Amino acid sequence: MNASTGHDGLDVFLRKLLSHSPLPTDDQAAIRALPHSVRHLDANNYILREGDQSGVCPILCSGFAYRQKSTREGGRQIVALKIPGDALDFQSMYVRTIDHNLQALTAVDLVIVALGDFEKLVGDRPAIARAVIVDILIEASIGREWLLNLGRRNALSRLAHLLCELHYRLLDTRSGGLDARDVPMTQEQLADLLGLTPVHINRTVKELERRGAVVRQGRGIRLGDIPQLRLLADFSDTYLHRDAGVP
Amino acid sequence: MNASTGHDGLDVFLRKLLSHSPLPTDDQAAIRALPHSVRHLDANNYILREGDQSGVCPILCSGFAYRQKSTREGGRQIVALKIPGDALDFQSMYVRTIDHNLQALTAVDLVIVALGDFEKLVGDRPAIARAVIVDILIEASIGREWLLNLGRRNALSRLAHLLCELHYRLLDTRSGGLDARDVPMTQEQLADLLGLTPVHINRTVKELERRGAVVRQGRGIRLGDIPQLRLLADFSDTYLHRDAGVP
DNA sequence: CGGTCTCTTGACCTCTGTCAAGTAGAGTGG
DNA sequence: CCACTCTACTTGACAGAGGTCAAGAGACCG
Repeated sequence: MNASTGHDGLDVFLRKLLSHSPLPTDDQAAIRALPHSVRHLDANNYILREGDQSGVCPILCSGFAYRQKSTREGGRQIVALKIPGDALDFQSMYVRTIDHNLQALTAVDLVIVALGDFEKLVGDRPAIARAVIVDILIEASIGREWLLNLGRRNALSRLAHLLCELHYRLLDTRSGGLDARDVPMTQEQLADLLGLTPVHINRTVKELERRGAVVRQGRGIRLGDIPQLRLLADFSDTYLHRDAGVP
Repeated sequence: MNASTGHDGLDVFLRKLLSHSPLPTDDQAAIRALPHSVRHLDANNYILREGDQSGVCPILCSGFAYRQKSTREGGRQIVALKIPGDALDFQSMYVRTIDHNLQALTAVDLVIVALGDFEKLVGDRPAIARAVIVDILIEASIGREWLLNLGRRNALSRLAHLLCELHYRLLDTRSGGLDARDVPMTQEQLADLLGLTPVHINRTVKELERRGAVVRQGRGIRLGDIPQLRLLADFSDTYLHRDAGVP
């Protein structure tokens, strides 16, 4: 446990909250002052497991992570994607057991806050409590859009939609959009995100490239023609609530 | 606006909250005393529309409702199913615009509470505030299970899973399980729930009947062999958090 | 008892999955 | 800098779950 040094992972988290909820400066200071430890994990490691009862609130300060569930037969589905600045488990403050697995997608740096400290923060500061709820609600809204994606869009639109979403979400924390960097997932992970198979993802990426929506070099995928991508995706960002909190 | 008469829709709502969160008796009384009006809607009517800014918190006291989104091409996906006792829009207390449509599945009776009254209730009573968050989190957990359902299960399992879920959720508010009554959806609505077509739903219902998991007479569908249904569904109720709130 | 909405059914089609073999990056060690 | 290895990506042939179309049969309602 080290006290805040001023410029660390909690800053990204604060920026994320501020992107949808205004906070008074003393609340902001309280967040920065949160006692915490730092942990690094390599890609594919588990952060939390289904059935656990967690005592900590991990915050993702660099890298990507995802929530994942599987069927008895081994079918694996990624049910949420977390980006830098996202808190990974507000849920454990309110509900006893964790209902999904949380895994590192890439190598990640986590800030670990004790659940008790976080509960105190939220209990003492209504504006932060509200920001936390807004955060939870936005994640739920994204989940609903994903349901539409899985239920009613074909492979091409699904993939295009995911790439659009990731792009705009990354813009929100000023981590920069997705157009400037490679898509962080392997084709197998894309398959798990979109309810498809790796083979079909491969065909679909190729088709996106053929249409100019995406550019590839080596294993990397990068965004190409974004308006085209949005069109293919039937994408509108209202579900991300980038306007967000009620005043 | 009539004051509570003691036995009305707010009782079902209270029962629903108590099913996952204990509440002190004065909080319970405060919920029962909430000023409200009552509204009846026929099947298929809209309750809230995407893009609206709502000023009310409708509570479903009888009948069924659902949240729904569509693609530009007209593909329709039901993204949440609400049962008697469910509050339909906590979200508008925290976020400006509604990101989906809310529609009556069957004829419904609603209790309408002004958003301001509800905000005051939640602001004054921490145990209720917590119960509301737990409710939001459980809906989110159900959404994640639905993502797994759409992404990784075939038509037969998907349908079986939905029926199981509905059964156990109905048990929670003591409205009785689903085994005692007909499934409230048409085959077209089942298709919209499961990301399938009505024709394929028809084939799938027939197959469930052949296996004894379901019984039909006329247009009605009723649960048959529930253990068999659970097996086909790969169903486990942990995601419903029926143990629920942290003590 | 006529009208309308659901449900059924069959024939055919297509998107995505499966299998299996081959290729090429990216990292490692010499 | 090169060989080696592991993993991820590719590709083609084939299979199958689920979609589409269209017509007909049952329910339920006034």
